[in-house]
Amino acid sequence: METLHTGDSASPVSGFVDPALHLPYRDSANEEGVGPFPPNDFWRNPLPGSVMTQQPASAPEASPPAISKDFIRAMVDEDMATGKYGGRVHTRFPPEPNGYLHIGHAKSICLNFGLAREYGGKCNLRFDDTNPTKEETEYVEAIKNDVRWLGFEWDGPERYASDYFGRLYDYAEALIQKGKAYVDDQTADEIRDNRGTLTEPGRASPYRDRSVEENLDLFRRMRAGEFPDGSRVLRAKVDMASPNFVMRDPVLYRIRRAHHHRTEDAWCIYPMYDFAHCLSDSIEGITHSLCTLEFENNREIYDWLLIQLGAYRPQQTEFARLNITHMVLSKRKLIQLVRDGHVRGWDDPRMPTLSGLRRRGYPAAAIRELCARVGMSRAAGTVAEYSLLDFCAREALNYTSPRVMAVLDPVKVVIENYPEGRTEWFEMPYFPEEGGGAPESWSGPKTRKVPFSRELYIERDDFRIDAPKKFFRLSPGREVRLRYAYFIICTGVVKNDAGEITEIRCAYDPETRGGDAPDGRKVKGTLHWVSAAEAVPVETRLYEHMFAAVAADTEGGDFAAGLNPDSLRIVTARVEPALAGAKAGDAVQFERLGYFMADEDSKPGEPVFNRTATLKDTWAKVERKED
RNA sequence: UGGGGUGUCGCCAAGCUGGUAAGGCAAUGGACUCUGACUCCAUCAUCCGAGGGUUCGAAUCCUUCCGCCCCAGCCA
Repeated sequence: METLHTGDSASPVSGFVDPALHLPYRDSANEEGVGPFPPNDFWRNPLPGSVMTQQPASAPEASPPAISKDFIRAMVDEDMATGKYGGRVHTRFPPEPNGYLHIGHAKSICLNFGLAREYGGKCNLRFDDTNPTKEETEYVEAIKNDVRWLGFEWDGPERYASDYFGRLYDYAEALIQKGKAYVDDQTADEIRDNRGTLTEPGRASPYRDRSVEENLDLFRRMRAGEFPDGSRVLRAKVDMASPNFVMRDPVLYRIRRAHHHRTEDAWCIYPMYDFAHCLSDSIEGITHSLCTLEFENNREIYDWLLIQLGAYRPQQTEFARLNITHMVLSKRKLIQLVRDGHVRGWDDPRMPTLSGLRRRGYPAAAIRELCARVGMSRAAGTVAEYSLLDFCAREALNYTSPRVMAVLDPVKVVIENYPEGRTEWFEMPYFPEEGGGAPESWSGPKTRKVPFSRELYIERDDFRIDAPKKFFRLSPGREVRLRYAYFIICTGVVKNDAGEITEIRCAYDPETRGGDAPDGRKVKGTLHWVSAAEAVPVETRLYEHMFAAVAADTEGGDFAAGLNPDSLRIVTARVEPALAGAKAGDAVQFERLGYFMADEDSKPGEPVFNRTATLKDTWAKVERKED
């Protein structure tokens, strides 16, 4: 039995061309004329077992759907049945371009774009850019990129609230004409002091009863830049005694001489959210304006303004935002993590941002699946478990990831009865047949060659001198299989002066070549391994949660104290030669270890891997119980 | 304290026109296994925040109470 193949026949991993795997790194998904959804998209080809496959089929005679509709879809059904909006569904995703999108936004994206898809409607992407001091073009581009990565495309060009500044201004004058808005000269402090408390009504501003003419004149002069910043505001004239604070004459416009990322210096007055949002929805002909629960109190002014102005009125509906254990989703805290250097940036693989999750290796399909499985409700403050995200990731990755071998924590194995200097090259499948073989999206090679020799590395965890009965791995006198190679039996160990194991001595059974014994004997354990001489050392980044299950309340600002110091662990893994050619974005399963994706820090021939998720580890549980 | 919401298995979540508690995750037991992975099978709320009431019958109706979330930015 001599060397079967030469080293140069080892297949490089350059065949990793699954478009889904590369999506994050190629902006081509939406430029190939494939329409709004990337090829092999989850929404067209849901994963087997996906909850999305359980959505009601178009054929209504089928048995009832396994998954009941959430309250929003039930409402839309009702509206479609009654023709409330002429049978239209038109939603919008309205981020403020003041930061990066995170997994919480994904829920809203999936809801708004998903609804439009399901009902044959439309969904706009609109940037809510009414506060020039916080918004930047950089975020606009990042948000567009993230939405597309998630697998959605908006209808028409992206919109901006700032596109409507002119019309919004006209609406404001109209409101003044109707006697429903006035210019208030009070200071911000005075306005606050006069707003009242939970139990006391507010007090009317001394300027509340100005004439329409005076208000119009003042408002026009506000726009013309005659008054300093903060000196006056336009307020709706609603009800200073309303139990809902939002209705106590909310500010509609403020004077703010700031450079706007789009309108630049054309305006010195800017509309507030309550004024701009309802009217932007109205202008765009939105039917269902979906937002998170904290805007519940704002629905009253949303409706009030549109009614006063006689404008088309969408239906605002609120839903609970997404929370996940071990994750922090508040913008303030995320900024702090970046600013204080606890992470490498907004796209650090530990960040809950879409760019971070993407870089970590979570497929967009997994994020969508998570949102679908979490569902919609109005129960605030509920927190989904991280394990569900991991489950969704494994579900998607299991289907698409080629299997390879890598050792994260190596210990040397010497096979005493194996000839020195000999190297065998075993051909191994990237997608074992038992697992269903390669997915259709896979266009790379089906196999690669892996070298085997006298000196190997196995995982340190896979060896025990004193092994409990349930330990199915290598220990003195016990036989195990080296995956696709040979059975070996441990004959001894070599220790250093400190008592650490430096070498495991073994004997192999040549009859078991390929991994099966002709005499039919079985082994309980199969180990992954790598040939010591040919293995390639590569930087591998192992991630753990940054926070305890529920991130401590951080209003004191010291939440950084609770950070897991081991959230990033960098190790030098020994990987099979074929993996040396991995390029950024290539996603694989290291057998028995987990799913990994080559990071964008990878260089030719020098990949860097991020661990996306571990495999489930039943042994770890067994072991814990035995302790 | 005023108003608006909300409370169903460890987690998410159906149920909401009263008829005797879906599903998923997690967990547990087992089968299978050249990944202790995947897959498969089984188990997992006599009870729906609590107390009253209506009813032959209530998680679903009425009532009282309790918990939690949001609102007093010229943020969104």
